[in-house]
Amino acid sequence: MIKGKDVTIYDLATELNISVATVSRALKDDPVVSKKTKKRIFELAEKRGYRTNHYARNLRTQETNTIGFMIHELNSNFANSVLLGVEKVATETGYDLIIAHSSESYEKEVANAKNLFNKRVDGLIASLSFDTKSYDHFKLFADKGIPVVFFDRVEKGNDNTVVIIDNYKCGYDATKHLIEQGCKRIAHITSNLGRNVYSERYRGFRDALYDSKIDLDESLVFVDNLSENAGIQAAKKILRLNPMPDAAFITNDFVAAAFIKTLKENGKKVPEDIAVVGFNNDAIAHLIEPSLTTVNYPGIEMGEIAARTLINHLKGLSNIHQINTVVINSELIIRKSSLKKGKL
Amino acid sequence: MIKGKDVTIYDLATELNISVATVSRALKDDPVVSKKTKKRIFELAEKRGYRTNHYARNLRTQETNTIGFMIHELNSNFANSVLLGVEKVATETGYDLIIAHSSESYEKEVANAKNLFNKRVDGLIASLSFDTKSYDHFKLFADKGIPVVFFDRVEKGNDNTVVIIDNYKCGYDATKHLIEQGCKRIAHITSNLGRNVYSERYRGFRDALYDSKIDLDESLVFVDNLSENAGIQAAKKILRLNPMPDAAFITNDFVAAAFIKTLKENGKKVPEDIAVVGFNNDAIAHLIEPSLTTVNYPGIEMGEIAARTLINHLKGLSNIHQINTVVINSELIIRKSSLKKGKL
DNA sequence: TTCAAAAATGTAATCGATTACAAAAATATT
DNA sequence: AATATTTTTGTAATCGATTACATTTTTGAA
Repeated sequence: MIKGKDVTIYDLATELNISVATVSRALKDDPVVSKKTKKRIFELAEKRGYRTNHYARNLRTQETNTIGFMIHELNSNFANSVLLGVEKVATETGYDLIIAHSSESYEKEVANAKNLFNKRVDGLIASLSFDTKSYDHFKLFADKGIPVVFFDRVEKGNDNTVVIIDNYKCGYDATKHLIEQGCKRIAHITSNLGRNVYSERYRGFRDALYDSKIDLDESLVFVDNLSENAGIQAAKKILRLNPMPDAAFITNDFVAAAFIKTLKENGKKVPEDIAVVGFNNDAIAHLIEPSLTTVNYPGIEMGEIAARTLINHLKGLSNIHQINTVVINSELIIRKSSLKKGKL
Repeated sequence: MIKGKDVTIYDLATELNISVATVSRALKDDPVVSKKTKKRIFELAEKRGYRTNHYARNLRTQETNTIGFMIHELNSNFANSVLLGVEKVATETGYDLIIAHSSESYEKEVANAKNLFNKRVDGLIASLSFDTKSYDHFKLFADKGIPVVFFDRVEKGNDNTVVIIDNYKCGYDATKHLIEQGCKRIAHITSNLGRNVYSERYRGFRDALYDSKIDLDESLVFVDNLSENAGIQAAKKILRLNPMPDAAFITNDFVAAAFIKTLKENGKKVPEDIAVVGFNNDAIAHLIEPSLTTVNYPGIEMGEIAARTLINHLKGLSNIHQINTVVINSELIIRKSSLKKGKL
């Protein structure tokens, strides 16, 4: 093959002395075209290195075969896992993916939504940014009938399709586990309680305490931004408390790792002095010392399911408007950081 | 706005009673259109919610404004950093990104190349898979004059543009550092020596030993797949050696973390019994105990530079064929895992 | 005022595939 | 053999933007 013009269906039609309509149909494997003609066309297409011009096709059909993926950030294990899952399904089903991340900024999220809208994605998979307050930027899609699936960080209380884990249950189970280990003063290090994921985990935390007749001490709830530094700062604050909490439920493994590291540097022992449960089951969880009890958060599955739900809708195999919520399984993985009683 | 047909330049032209040519030119901010007319057009476009149909434009201009990103995997910190950098530049310059990862499989890499070629990317950014042996799949691009920039894992010895770090120097410096700490029997845990990144680091390792008049013991070079399990297995093998090596230079932080963990579980002390240097400066490096000496590997910059080089070429601002190699700064970050002499 | 040059706008072909509708060819029915 | 059906193929409009070339309008110099 040499630099130069691409082969089009016109070239094929001319060479075979048939019409472009027949070529077009054959290439789509339309049953209306006779086997014999199809064979000739496929062979020549192969021989000439024909490739579909998606731009011409999409212009004509008004479908882009592209889905947008909006995520709050791209540098965590979780975010990547979801992307991996979405990418897998998109590839399998022949969809392209346009990825946009907002770095947790509401303004960027709005800009990304506009951009994806202008790029005419057929559908959207989205997780909200840290401080997203308004959802007007998704109205564009709704108005044009472009389906949107939210995952993880979702907009509550309307009829969007959402793919989530049971954050309430995770929070409840994690806290209950700590209580069962004999902990009574449990700190909670988390993030923006306006976001469903954190508010639900907090509710679970609170209810688990309540059910065990432990009073909730609001001063042990730390709301920050889930950076490593947040873990260090929280540890420093806790070190100053007297008595110190005997456990911490932290909604992020990296924060938990930094938290534990800081405590250890200050002579505290985990889990003896303070038991810790993280969240996400990042790879780091089983590599630090002590290994970290955490909640397994199946990003890949979440991505796969979100993508499959969206694409099935696009292909007319199911209707997204009939699906409100998909809850993915998640589980507490118990490791050393929380085992005061030394089991395991 | 209501569901329904999109606004086109024809609609705008009709409503303003001017020609589509003028509308088209105005929207591109062509200086040939008078200010007055432009203003009217922009205002109406805004009012009617006009959005460019990229498919029509690309069909006509034969440019897709899309670049392909081929990477060997997507679940490491490094891969993500590069993606982040590429994404940043692509977004800034108005390019779309199609991402394809091969899971380290040569076959998938070939399929991905074909797919991106068929999607008619304007250019390509690529890192090779683990076992890629042939480069024929990149010929497609060369033949059509589609520019390709390789990064990190690159094809050696031809005239492609590559963006890399100085792997030789990194290997040399890491090893020299261990020697300076008094180590004499240094193990090297790495991967496929057919890949430039590993062969170069190995060369640096070897030369550093040579320059310090230490004989290279080939039995201390472990080639595996850089999985966590590889780290565990290497540790087990090393534990059986007598005498044990007094240091290990490992070309991946996760492997190093698993390696250290296994050693500690078997009663060995790091760095006292064995000093360890990793590679990549993944977040895990400073969170494990002891914190890990490693080579900082600036993924984001690598991505940014690769993207900028490619896009500048596409925009005619520079010529990729004049650039052969871009070497990014990298550096050894010394932490506790290698400090036998207890400095720092 | 007249005319040349410059500025602004318009006409119409083009990119490559899809598809409604029309027409021809192949096959079946009487 | 004549006609009806079914199968296969063809014609031509269409999607929405770009742009070479043509035309009109404006500006300014003589």
